[in-house]
Amino acid sequence: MSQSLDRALTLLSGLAREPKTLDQLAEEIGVHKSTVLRLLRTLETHHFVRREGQRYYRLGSALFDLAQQALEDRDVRRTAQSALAGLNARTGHTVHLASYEDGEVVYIDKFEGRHSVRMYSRIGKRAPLHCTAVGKVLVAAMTPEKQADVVSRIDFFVRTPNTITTPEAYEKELALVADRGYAVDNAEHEDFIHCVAAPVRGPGGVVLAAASVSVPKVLLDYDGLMALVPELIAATEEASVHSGWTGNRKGKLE
Amino acid sequence: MSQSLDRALTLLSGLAREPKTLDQLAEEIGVHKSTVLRLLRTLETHHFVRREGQRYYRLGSALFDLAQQALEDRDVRRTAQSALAGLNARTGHTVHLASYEDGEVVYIDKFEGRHSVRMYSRIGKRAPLHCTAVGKVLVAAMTPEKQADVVSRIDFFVRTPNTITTPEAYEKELALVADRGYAVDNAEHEDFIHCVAAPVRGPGGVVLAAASVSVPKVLLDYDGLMALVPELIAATEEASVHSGWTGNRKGKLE
DNA sequence: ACCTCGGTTGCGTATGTTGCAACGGACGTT
DNA sequence: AACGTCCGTTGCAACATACGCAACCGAGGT
Repeated sequence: MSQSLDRALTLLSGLAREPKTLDQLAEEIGVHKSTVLRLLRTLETHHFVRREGQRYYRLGSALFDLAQQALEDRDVRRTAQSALAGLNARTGHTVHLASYEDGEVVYIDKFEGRHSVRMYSRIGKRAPLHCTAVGKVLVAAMTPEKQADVVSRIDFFVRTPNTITTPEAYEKELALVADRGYAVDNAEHEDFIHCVAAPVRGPGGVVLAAASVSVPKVLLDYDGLMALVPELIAATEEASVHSGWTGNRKGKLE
Repeated sequence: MSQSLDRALTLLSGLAREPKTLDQLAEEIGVHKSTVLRLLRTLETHHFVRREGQRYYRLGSALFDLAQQALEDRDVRRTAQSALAGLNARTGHTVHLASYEDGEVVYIDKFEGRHSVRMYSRIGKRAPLHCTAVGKVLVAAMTPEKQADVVSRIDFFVRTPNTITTPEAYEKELALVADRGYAVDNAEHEDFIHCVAAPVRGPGGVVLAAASVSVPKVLLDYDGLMALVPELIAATEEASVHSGWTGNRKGKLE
């Protein structure tokens, strides 16, 4: 582990929220300001941060640049785009595309809902596997060994009264998801929001990502949410075809 | 300057192009692979890189995350969005939104053209000030002192036969831009592409960013490009209003 | 079963990084 | 105008840290 690098990366996260001054940053990571200055200078020459005026530092353009390239890497994003945009347009609800990364879910695309009540999320944001619909879809699609390994590492912390809190209950849920071909998050992550998610497949049927529709409960009750499932499935199948999926239409995972 | 940080950031840029192995990376920055391993591990714990399989490293999701937040910072992006999307839809050409950063132009948003011949660019990409339409607009809008300082630092390297190569010619061009309220890049950056750009203003008339339309010469000759100017101006004025501009309609800069 | 290729580990050393303290410029105040 | 404060900046010496080395290990391929 590299200490200075570690500190520098922590600085970047700190700057994400808002521009800060040297001293603020120094205090935040508990080191002398001259140390921070040197780190910032290096970050600056690589355009990871930029100075605003003469006293504030904020994130720089290298971030956009790298992120954009990293996103382009993920082909699903491009191939699924039109199908998900359509789903978003038809339902008016927020649509997410997410993939599995290292014990968590990462949102790789988002289509904002049209309603005033919106859920807070963002491309690049991470979320837990055990209380999100996309998480369930992604884990359900893994091979049994991988799945067992991943599940064993999950911390089943409680987010809402509905959150699944035991590996046993989760595995039962996964079986259900695999069987039905879609997953539900019944306000298990956020109290006021529920979601449905389904897999986006690529060549050979492998699951590349999961797409979800998220709806505030005040807008649609549980039955209303379930009524969206056919539309969701239609969209994810369309996205799958664009992503190279040539399989049949039976909904099962694996 | 922090050596390890510097190396780590260089690694990230190296990974942007494509996933690489430890040895490749080590060779690229000329250090021992164990050093690279340690840096990567630190980057990994911060989600700046992720491992693909057991041998490839690629960029991680923290980049998306930070980049997204950094972009949200730039309010112009949000406020100008609809006007520029409209411009893009009406003309079918590529539209860019760019701001000045540290002696260069940075693209902060992009709307892809509908034609098969496209220009290569990307959000986060940087471009020179002296041979782009957006660069001219941004520099022309600076205060005389700042402008003089910035111009004095420009390296007028040649990109095409049309590239402006002297400070004198550039300053003359800037005066013209300020007077007309828009700038032209007559294939000064890329041989086959020409652009027009105009400022997006905020409260008090300050120039927040510049928007441009880029067109391959095979699609539209110079006169055709100039015919787009009114539409461009209409769009940037709409974007300006959304960004808090309350000024009048006279086109002059400053 | 061997070989190669790439990732991983432990260790001693030199080097890079750190904290300190003093400096200097920009503002704001009296 | 002169003073005081607030920050960013610099040079230096001490030390911790990150470095390269070399040996190890595990997976694939022949």
